[in-house]
Amino acid sequence: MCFRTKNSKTFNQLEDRFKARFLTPEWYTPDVFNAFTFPVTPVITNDRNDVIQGFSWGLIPYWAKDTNIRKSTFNARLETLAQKPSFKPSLLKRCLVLADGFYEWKWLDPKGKSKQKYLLTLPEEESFAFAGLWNSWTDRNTGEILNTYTIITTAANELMSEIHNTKKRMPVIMTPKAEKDWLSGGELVMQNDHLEGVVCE
DNA sequence: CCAGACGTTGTT
DNA sequence: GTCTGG
DNA sequence: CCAGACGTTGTT
DNA sequence: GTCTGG
Repeated sequence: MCFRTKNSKTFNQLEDRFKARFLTPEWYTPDVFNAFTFPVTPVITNDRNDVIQGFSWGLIPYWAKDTNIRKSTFNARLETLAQKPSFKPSLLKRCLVLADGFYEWKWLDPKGKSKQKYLLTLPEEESFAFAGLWNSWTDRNTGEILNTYTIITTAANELMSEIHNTKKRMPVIMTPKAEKDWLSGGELVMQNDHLEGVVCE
């Protein structure tokens, strides 16, 4: 599903758009992030919404004994969030995952032998936020603290059903008003209707 | 009741 | 820590 | 939660 | 039908 995101904005552009500051901007450079490498990417959390922090993709619940669970917590299904032991402790630990694009692969045949890569963006590659949840995990051996997040997914809309045609899922996209509501503990309002899909090379 | 899971959907 | 499959 | 048990205690 | 072991 949503395993690869794109951040093309500079840290100054992110600060202006999201009305928040990097404490230390040097860790961030615009890039494409692959979930399977657990990249540190820019997020804004509910408890410090004036700051852009670097959290690692792949949520680890605080109770985990090790980090193995991460490989399956890149995404969290919106429909079942409240029932899952891994996400329940994070229901009010909300975050914005800052981005301006993500990638999906359309299967061109029933077996997926041939695939077409698509980049999904808003018009003009405007910045947006994925709806996310976060948690802090302490390594019992080293005492190291790891801040991690997951991206919430929902049923694919019409466009995404065409592109992500095997799983019919898509990440929850938010624009400014919904971002505030989400961070402050309110309802999740998604703005998934303005996405555009562009075929990649 | 307890042991074992706890999660989602690709290998770009 | 809490849920669930057996 | 469900499958499987669900009972007692000699010898002539 | 209800209890209980797994």
